[in-house]
Amino acid sequence: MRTTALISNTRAAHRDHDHERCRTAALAQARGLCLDRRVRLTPSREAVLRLIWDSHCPVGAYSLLERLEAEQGHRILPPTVYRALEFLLAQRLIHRIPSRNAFIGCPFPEVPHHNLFLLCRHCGAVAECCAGPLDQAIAATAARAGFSVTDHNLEIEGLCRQCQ
Amino acid sequence: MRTTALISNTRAAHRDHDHERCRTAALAQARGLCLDRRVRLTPSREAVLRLIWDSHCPVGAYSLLERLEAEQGHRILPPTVYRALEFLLAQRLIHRIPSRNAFIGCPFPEVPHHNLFLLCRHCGAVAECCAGPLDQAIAATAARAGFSVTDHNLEIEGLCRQCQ
DNA sequence: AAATGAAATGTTATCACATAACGTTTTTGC
DNA sequence: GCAAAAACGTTATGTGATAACATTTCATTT
Repeated sequence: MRTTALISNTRAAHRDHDHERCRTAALAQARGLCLDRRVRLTPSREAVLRLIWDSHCPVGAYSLLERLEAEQGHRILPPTVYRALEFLLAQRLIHRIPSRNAFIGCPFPEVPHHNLFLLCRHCGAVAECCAGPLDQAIAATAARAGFSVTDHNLEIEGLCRQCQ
Repeated sequence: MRTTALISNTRAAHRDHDHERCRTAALAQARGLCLDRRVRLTPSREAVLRLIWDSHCPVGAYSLLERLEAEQGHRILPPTVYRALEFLLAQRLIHRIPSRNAFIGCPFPEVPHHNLFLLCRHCGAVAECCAGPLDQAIAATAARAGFSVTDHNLEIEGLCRQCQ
């Protein structure tokens, strides 16, 4: 039996792994992507992205702010952080997780997709999936209610493989 | 071809209808449900629920606060509103929509279900669905990532039937 | 009906998240 | 080099939510 396509970073997010590779890869991909798109991954934007990729747990704007201050040794103000976040969101390098008021790195910034997160209640790590068939099932369900979908956000809560 | 079960209030939320009936029914059901459960639907709790059922659009806590003040003619403070909301959430008479920081009445308070909302970008009305098969598809997708689901929140954005 | 404990509400203060508005600096294209 | 655009700094404020503690109301027992 052939299973349908499911792109996911759960093997990294929800398992032991060499996280430094995750971060390095994400940053390298971000740099390339910004070059291609002729947009500027400035030092402060890259610093925020790097901090977000410190882990697979979503991180709040004010937490980023504090870490930036610690790193740079001077006061940082909220708009600085939010502007970087705004840029990274626009480039789809990160996502905002509404239920957490927090941000997480996107592992597939070049693949257009809707939001689908697996949030572990125990360890806090969040994995992301691209599940075309599920997107279709969602669109089909909406269509039965006469609703045309432009976007969706699905947050699945539970326990990851390691925390079960 | 037989379609699978889909409980939804989209016919009310996303069509012209006699909304007074929606509200009356929701309040009557809430009263009965609280009687059954031996919990108290106090005047302030009922007032908040009634205000939430003023429409099918999600409403923020501070908007409720202002409307309560207008209604009761005296100052209301945030904890008053949040306590009522907390109670209504616990009884599953309302839901919180994370992406909106706002609350909406639940049309099926007695049916256990996960959150599945259809948010219209044009008119702002939100319909809710209970879609067992979709819940299963979500659980199955999560399972393929080794993830066990305890809850989920799905917010579908787009255009409702009337706004297309 | 008074006593009691639990539940609900009132009140003060503060925390957490996010953005508007405007000035300055840096970068980029000409 | 120059002008326009983009990015960044700074001040102030808007918006959503809760901690902590005092007081009142309610239900139950006696």
